[in-house]
Amino acid sequence: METLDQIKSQLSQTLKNDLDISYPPSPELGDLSLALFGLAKASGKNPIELAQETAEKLNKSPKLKTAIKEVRAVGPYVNIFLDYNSFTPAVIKSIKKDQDDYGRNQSGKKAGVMIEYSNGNTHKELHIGHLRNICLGDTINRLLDISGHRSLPVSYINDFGIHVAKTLWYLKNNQKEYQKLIKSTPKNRGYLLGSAYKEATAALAENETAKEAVGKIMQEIESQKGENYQLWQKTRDWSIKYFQSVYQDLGVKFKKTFYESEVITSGLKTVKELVTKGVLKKSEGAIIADLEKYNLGVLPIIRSDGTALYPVADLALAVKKFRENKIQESIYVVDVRQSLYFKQLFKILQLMGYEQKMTHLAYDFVTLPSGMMSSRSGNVITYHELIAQAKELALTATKDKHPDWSQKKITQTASELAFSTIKFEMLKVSAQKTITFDIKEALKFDGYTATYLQYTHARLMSIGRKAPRAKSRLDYSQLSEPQEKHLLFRLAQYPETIRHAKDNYDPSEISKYLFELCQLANDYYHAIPIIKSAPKTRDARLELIAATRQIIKNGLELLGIKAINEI
RNA sequence: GCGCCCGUAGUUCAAUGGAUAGAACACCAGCCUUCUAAGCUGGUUACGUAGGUUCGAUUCCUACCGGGCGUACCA
Repeated sequence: METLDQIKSQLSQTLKNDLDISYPPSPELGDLSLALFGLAKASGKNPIELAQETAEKLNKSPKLKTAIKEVRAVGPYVNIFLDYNSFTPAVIKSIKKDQDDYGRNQSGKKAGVMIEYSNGNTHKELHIGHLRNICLGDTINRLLDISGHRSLPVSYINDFGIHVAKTLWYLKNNQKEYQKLIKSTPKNRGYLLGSAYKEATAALAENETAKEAVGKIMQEIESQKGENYQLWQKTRDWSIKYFQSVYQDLGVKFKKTFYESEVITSGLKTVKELVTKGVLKKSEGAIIADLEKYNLGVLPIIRSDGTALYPVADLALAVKKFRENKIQESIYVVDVRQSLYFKQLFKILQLMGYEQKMTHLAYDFVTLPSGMMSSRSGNVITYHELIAQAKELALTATKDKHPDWSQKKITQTASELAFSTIKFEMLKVSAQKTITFDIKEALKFDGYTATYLQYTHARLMSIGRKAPRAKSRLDYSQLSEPQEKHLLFRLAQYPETIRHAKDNYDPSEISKYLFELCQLANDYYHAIPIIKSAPKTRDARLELIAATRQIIKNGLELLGIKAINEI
């Protein structure tokens, strides 16, 4: 009784080489296949003859006798048919044994990995770009964890930039707006503050003289005293609370949160030291990192007027991360626009002597059909409005479908469905591709969507609830329909799917896998009766259904999506 | 100018260098006295261009065309 991984490793051992074991294009050809072109060339043999020899060898191997039913040479390919008498129980039993923990492995060997994501700016709104960042970071974190790493998810909040001073300037000059904020609920203040920032940039664009006032506010915040400093503390807190409520809604948990305001002082100190050491230097009145000889250009660190640029905080933060935590890798989930910046930052850190692995996990942006998002032009979908729309649509659909449900159940289900939908939209496209976000398309509930997966899960749950308890001794040989074999084989591929997704930092592989699994499950559901089949067959089918349900649940969990039992 | 990413069906996306390039949406035609029709079945349509490497290229390399991003004081 071997699982897929075990069978593959046995094949490699028997053949004594690292042949790529792949899957034939159609299941009628077999379960596994080997292409022998490469090997044939290396040994100077004809691939067709070599395929025949290999097939013969595998057919004779006593080690593979229980796992493999038949091996056929088809032209230059060797196609392998597994023996489902042993394969089926192996797969189902391993899923049944580990349940919610199925898929967990120790490949990470407890190596510490810090992953920084989310990275909101206080006083600004969260938009769908941030949502992609959070969903991606959260899933990678879950993948690190399930792969046996000691993962350390952290967020870094920029509470200190010029955007803060601008917002404060606006509030001071618009008491009405300020009072509106004071009076609103804690949960709403955060995004209302973001709208204030939008207003502020608009107002400042037409007001040249105000720039000086903004600069003064900035200085006052830095000096840590005075009226504006207090206003900063208060409004900063609104944003932070807002972020926390968003994380809670999304089910995202951080082990630590860093703030720019907390690292900036030590950053300035670090910069001074680095200038002395010659890692950084003065140029044209500014302090820069000259990385020309590494082909990485120049990175400005401190402006010629003496004020700090972004890298100051980032350097200090990196130092803090390495000093305070035993980590072997530090991952930054930040959009692709900052690829050069991170190469520069990592090079400086290397020059400072840090040897840990540093990874910039870059993802492409979320754009709208009308073009790039830009908060200045108002061409942006905020997190707040996206969730509101998703919830509303889900509520209507759920109400229509289940008029008999209680209000509470409808609201609860609709909310879960709404979060599933938007998260899945963020995670079904590979990270290096732009997401063209069409809100109407994205909030649909059919096709390649989270709802399809949830619906499939709910259907299978429903069968489980209605089915009588198994009485007979389980006989897996009852699962002989082609649909059953296809479904089972797909279940067996779950471990390698999550391994692959983790290695490539690519959640979309899991999304795709789950969708295809659900297609097979629905296909099965329609073609084969479960509950009404003969008891012995029924009991075996119910086992397959239960295993499928478990994998859907576990896969969704990795995407940060809670499987719904009834929709 | 230089660097990075992307060009696949009307649209949005898939495809470890391998067998007949797959889905979803949209459109058309069917399927509920059977386990949730938010489902299933069937139908139409595609690798930007030109070379090269290879037994074999959507995949690797080069050039070009088209789109996006970055490139010293934004973050």
